[in-house]
Amino acid sequence: MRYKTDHHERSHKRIIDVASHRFREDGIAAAGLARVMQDAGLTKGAFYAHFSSKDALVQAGLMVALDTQRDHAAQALSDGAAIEEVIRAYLSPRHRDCPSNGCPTSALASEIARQPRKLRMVYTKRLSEFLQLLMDHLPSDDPELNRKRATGLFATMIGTLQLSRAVSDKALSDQILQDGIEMALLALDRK
Amino acid sequence: MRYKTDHHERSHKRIIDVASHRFREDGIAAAGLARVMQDAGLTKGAFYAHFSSKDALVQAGLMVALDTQRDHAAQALSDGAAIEEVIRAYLSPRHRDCPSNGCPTSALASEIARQPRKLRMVYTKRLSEFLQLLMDHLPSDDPELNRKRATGLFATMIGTLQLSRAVSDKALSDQILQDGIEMALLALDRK
DNA sequence: TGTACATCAGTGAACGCGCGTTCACTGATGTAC
DNA sequence: TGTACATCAGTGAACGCGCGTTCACTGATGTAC
Repeated sequence: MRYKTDHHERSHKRIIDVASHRFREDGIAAAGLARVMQDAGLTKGAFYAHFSSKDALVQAGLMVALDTQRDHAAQALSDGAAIEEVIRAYLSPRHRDCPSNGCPTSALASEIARQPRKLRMVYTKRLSEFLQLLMDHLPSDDPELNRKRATGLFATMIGTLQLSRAVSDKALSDQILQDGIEMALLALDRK
Repeated sequence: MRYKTDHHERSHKRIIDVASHRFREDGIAAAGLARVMQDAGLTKGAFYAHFSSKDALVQAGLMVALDTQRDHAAQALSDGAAIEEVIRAYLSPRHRDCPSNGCPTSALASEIARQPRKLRMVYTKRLSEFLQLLMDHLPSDDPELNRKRATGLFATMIGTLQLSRAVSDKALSDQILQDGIEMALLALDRK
């Protein structure tokens, strides 16, 4: 059946959107194309009319997730939120409990390290831009210090979120988030 | 063929050892039993004479890896090494470049979060013990502060190592490790 | 001491399944006359 | 305006493959007599 002119493009975006959530939910290796296509309202046979391989979808899905996360943070910060608020939202039970809508680095960092070089290059670019965004909102007057602190801060944030997701004890998980917030706030010290 | 009395036990341990490295190298989902058994010098048919399922091997392999890592850190600290040395060794290019011999939390954190509850309970216990070890070597006189700092410190360490492994640019990766060390050292401030 | 047997760790073929991928086909719509 | 045709997004069956898992069998060794 021939559809409206933008039908292909809309399907394409829907597949990427579904995939970006599925990868964060199940992990890249454990996520199957059949499930992604089904959730996008299509059959798996249609996949290769949209992407040349699973790797291509992984790259597209990860990019969208990264851009969404960056836009979200940028929006909050440009709305006048202090970076402390961004940290607290990142290290919240809400974010911990919904990886599929959350930060792709937290959900997939160790798997990204095992992906093909091309994807890691794309990831590296996005990460650098995000760290730039973070450092522009750190309080020190020393740009070099802010750069270091932004990197350390983000590392603390993803490490904390992952630990809080890995443990089975809810009280400990909540405690980890709290401790991570305090650790993260150390990066905001003017020196 | 009937072997020496401890042959079964030795094979068992060899399978676990191989698996603990393979999981860290490839990820849990992506690691296959056939490869593990082959690396252990056996055929895949022998697997179920040793374990009831892949899940059981995952648990055994992860436990061994966690214990090894803890023993390694404990040994260094009891040999009089400052915790700063442990941090620097953890956030070294050497550790970054060899995940299969390194910290299982760094290699597998996001995947552990997706494992069955039983495994996560085992993991939680080991993690708590490791954090206890860390906090006992922090410099503050306030135990509660040390507990918080130990958690934040470890989160920073695993987050930093994962970021350094994910990026494709070596210079950036080295920089991330350096920045992570500085961030981690903030946790050693007496207050 | 020598022989027959019991043991059991390990073998290797086979199971069903879901994976990523391919491809001949369908059929609703836009276009040409 | 009505009809024939071209387009092409999507369908669904099929491919080979490796997965986790099962099981009848092998054969070297320890034990019993």
